[in-house]
Amino acid sequence: MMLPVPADYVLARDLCSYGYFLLEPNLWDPASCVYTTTLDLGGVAVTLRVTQGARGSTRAAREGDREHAAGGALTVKADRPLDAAQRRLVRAQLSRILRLDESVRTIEAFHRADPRFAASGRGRLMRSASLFEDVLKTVTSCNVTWPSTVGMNRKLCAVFGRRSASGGRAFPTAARLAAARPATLRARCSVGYRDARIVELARIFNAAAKGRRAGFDPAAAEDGTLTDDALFDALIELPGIGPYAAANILQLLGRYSRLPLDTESIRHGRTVLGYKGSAAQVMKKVRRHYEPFGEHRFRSYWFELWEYYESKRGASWTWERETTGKTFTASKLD
DNA sequence: GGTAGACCTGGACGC
DNA sequence: GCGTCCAGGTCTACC
Repeated sequence: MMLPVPADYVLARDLCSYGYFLLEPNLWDPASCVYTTTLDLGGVAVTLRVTQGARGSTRAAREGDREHAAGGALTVKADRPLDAAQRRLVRAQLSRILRLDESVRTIEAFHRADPRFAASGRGRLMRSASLFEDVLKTVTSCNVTWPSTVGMNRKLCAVFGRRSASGGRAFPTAARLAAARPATLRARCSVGYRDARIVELARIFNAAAKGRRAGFDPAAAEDGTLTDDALFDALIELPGIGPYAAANILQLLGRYSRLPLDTESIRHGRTVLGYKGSAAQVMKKVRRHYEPFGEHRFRSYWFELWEYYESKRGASWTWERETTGKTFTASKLD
């Protein structure tokens, strides 16, 4: 099937814009510029192969040539025949992952606030097929080094993910993890002390999907009716979600006003921004540094960080999941 | 309201 | 091959 995209959309640039593109079930192949993922459509899993036309080439993206890089509609090939309802689900989930809801106008608004990224056209941040997956990917990235995050997501898919016709594994649904035993998660997915928190999160999302009140409303979190502050307060009540994780989930929901600051931010403050002092002092200065970008401050922060990674490891679309993709953050950079 | 210590895993390192 | 140390955000108990 064909999937229409905003006029400025570049698959290589806009998919390889956030670390989750390196986590299963996602796979970006730098050699062929093919994005492969497996989605759970409820009862059946499908592995998809997503490509963009020649105009959306990595070469044009690499050279920051926006006019020629914008490559038109995506071609999506599934590993099994899909009925109309399944095709709608595929479109919805892919649109969420690729941020196709971010129009040219919203990206231009970011570039007006921070013109440094107008030439490259950066503005969209890749995310997951569902809010539940985004929450779990955030939880599995807390208090661990990146290779452990990669491992946990691989094992979660392998153990609990539905299998597609071609052997791909989707990310596990809330229903599947809600029924899991914490001890199994710990033993087979190496999630450590996150085991009970993950099951609890799954039960909350699963209950909400079945229309039961669960203290957190994923639909309200997605529909844009809550203020950023109200959404943050709701997220931080979830098990395993602290200030960093809540702020990160906010950006995954398209709210860029808060900064998920962590040890990586302190490194960035010292190494790139040249700040000195204790960790708390550097953190405060980093926060102040991004104040002028207002409601866009996360994107300014993130793409600054991302450019630093690319200066060390090459353009992100050239990273392979099993090699460069495991070494691109924090202490691994030097 | 602020802070110390426990929670786990995997990688690096020394022997 | 084994033991030790370290990185990493959240949670709880305590002051």
